[in-house]
Amino acid sequence: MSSESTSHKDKKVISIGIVRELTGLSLRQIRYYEERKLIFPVRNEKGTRRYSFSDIEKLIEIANKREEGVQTNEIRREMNKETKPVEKRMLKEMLRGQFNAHFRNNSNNKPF
Amino acid sequence: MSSESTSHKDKKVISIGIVRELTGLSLRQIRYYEERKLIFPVRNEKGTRRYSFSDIEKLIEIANKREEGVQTNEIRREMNKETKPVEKRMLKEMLRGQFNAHFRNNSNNKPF
DNA sequence: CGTGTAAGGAATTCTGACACG
DNA sequence: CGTGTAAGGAATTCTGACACG
Repeated sequence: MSSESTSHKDKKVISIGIVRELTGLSLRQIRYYEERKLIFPVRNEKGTRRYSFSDIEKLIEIANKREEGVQTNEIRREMNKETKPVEKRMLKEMLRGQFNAHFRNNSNNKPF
Repeated sequence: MSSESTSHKDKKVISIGIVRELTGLSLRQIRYYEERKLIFPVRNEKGTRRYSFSDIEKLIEIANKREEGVQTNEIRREMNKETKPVEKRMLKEMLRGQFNAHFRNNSNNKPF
């Protein structure tokens, strides 16, 4: 009876055509932003790309930045700066040396 | 700034091939269950079906029922019995006679 | 640098139908 | 009733490349 905390936001199930519809970007742009390491779709057996809702949100952010004239290199730097909250907390914990303590007898951890 | 309360669970963005991967059902079965009014994918401009995560969960339920030998007709009846929470609340409101009050200054939606 | 486009091939999806049962 | 399959067509996706700038 476990409910996935990441919900469906990070499941890579959306094909590039739908991403185009949802973001308004061209296929060329979507693939190019992958080449520039801004997004990371997975591939299924046949090699076609699959995106998540998170990827789509990221692409919309990218599109906005690009409209402001920000280059892909700069966008990548900005995105790496904002580490996600969960990761931040994990990082802190590890630095505190409490990483092991936390997982010792608490196998069903609730991060929030 | 608004966060959708239905999250991404009901967004119809998944193609039938991915649904096959996620459910283990054949394309034939997935299309047939639609014909039997058990699921309701949307179509994009070109006519290809798009499913939501909810649809996938529904299909898994259907697959389980079918394995038990339950017929599609019976499955449909069972599913119609369990009305969803949101719909239940709307139903209550309508019965209370507050339906019109609720939509009074909001003429842009035509309920069914 | 970022994006468009034409090119050829491979994989996807669609519908209506026949089959079995 | 529920599902498989072959059939033909239309739409999708992929890659590498040339173009402009």
